[in-house]
Amino acid sequence: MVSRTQKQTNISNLLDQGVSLLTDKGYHGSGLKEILAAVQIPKGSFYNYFDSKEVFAVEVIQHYIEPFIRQLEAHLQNPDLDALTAINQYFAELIAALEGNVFKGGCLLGNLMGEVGDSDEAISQALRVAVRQYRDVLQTGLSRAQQEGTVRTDKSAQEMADLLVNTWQGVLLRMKIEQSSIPLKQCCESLLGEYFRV
Amino acid sequence: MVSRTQKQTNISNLLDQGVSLLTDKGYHGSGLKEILAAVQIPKGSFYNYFDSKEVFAVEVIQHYIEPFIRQLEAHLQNPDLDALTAINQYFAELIAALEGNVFKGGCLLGNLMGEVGDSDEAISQALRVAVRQYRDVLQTGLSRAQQEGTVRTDKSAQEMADLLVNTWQGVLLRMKIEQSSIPLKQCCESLLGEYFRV
DNA sequence: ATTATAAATACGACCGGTCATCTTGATTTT
DNA sequence: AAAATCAAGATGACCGGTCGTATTTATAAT
Repeated sequence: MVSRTQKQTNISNLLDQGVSLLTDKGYHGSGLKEILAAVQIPKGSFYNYFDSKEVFAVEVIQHYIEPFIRQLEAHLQNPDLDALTAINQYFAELIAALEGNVFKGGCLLGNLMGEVGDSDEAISQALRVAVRQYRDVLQTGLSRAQQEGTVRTDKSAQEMADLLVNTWQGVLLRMKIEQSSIPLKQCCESLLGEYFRV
Repeated sequence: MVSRTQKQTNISNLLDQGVSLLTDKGYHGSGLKEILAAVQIPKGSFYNYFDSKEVFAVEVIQHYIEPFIRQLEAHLQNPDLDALTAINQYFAELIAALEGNVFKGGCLLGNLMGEVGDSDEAISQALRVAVRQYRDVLQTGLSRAQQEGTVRTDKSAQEMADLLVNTWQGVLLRMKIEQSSIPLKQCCESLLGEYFRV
């Protein structure tokens, strides 16, 4: 037997490859053929696993955001760190990863928001869900930072989390064309290091 | 005679249509056929005017940003307004326009940065030039606002202009999936209304 | 001024290749 | 044996781009 979970393995590989290809080349720029060739899966199998490219993209989006949320939560659950320090460390890791990736790709969510965020309803909804999930985790962290007295309390944690998420998306775009991490660092320093502080 | 400047008219129409189509459907999502059909121009003519779709996109980018720069400069040159008020009014107009457009499209620069900003060198360069031109105008305005005493001077005008441009790109993405102008307004209130102020 | 020549532009049929999707037959599972 | 699952190729629409040619405009020669 080829293992009872071959299907699950295939799907998992497709989603992994989908994340990296969709991030790099966008929705319309990524062909099924290329994705399938990378994972060595026949075209027919793909349409057994997913109803369409659109549905595939939706699942790729969910698959994409989970590790980021887990990583951020891991920092926030570190008992040695106050919440603001945890968030700062998390973003420092993101920046290091992007530098290691020579500023290629950026964020799948941001890229797809720009490309099809207002033209494909299913993808738009998946993006909305993912962004809000991510925002909620940041909001929880900022809220704790407020209780810990490191972050101002005259602005709501949600408003700050939204601004941070949105600005982060913007600086990721800027990073791509400047091939530089300076925008990323300025974002963190300005918001986390100054504007949000008490 | 069909007018001696038919070629110029055609090119101008193509660029106008290119702005709206590329903004709405992205680079890979916009087909030449659709652009040509909209302006009633044969494909052969297109390739007389432009060497390639890529070159066309580069010219579309330059064509796109000019009105925004002129509009912002017009506000800044209004002798009745201090610079910060002029910038605020400019963004208020942008928000009104986006609301009137039911949050469709967003910014061509941001959309293309995400889609091909790290994969197409010619387009990337055109985007870099356009974004910096735009940033420079904002920087000039913020610099005057510093002299006028309405904006803090412990941060450089360029750094603030960059943060504003980048955050604006991010909130435009968020706007698209939330179908709401709230992110836009929060961006202006937070940065122009609070963080940048003395 | 008129003609001859050249250069530029207009035009759409057409190219190879790629797209997302469907159909069909093989294989596996029950 | 029946049903579900899967693999592989077929399908036609569409992609960006090229081609030869028709037409117009500009230049040169008489």
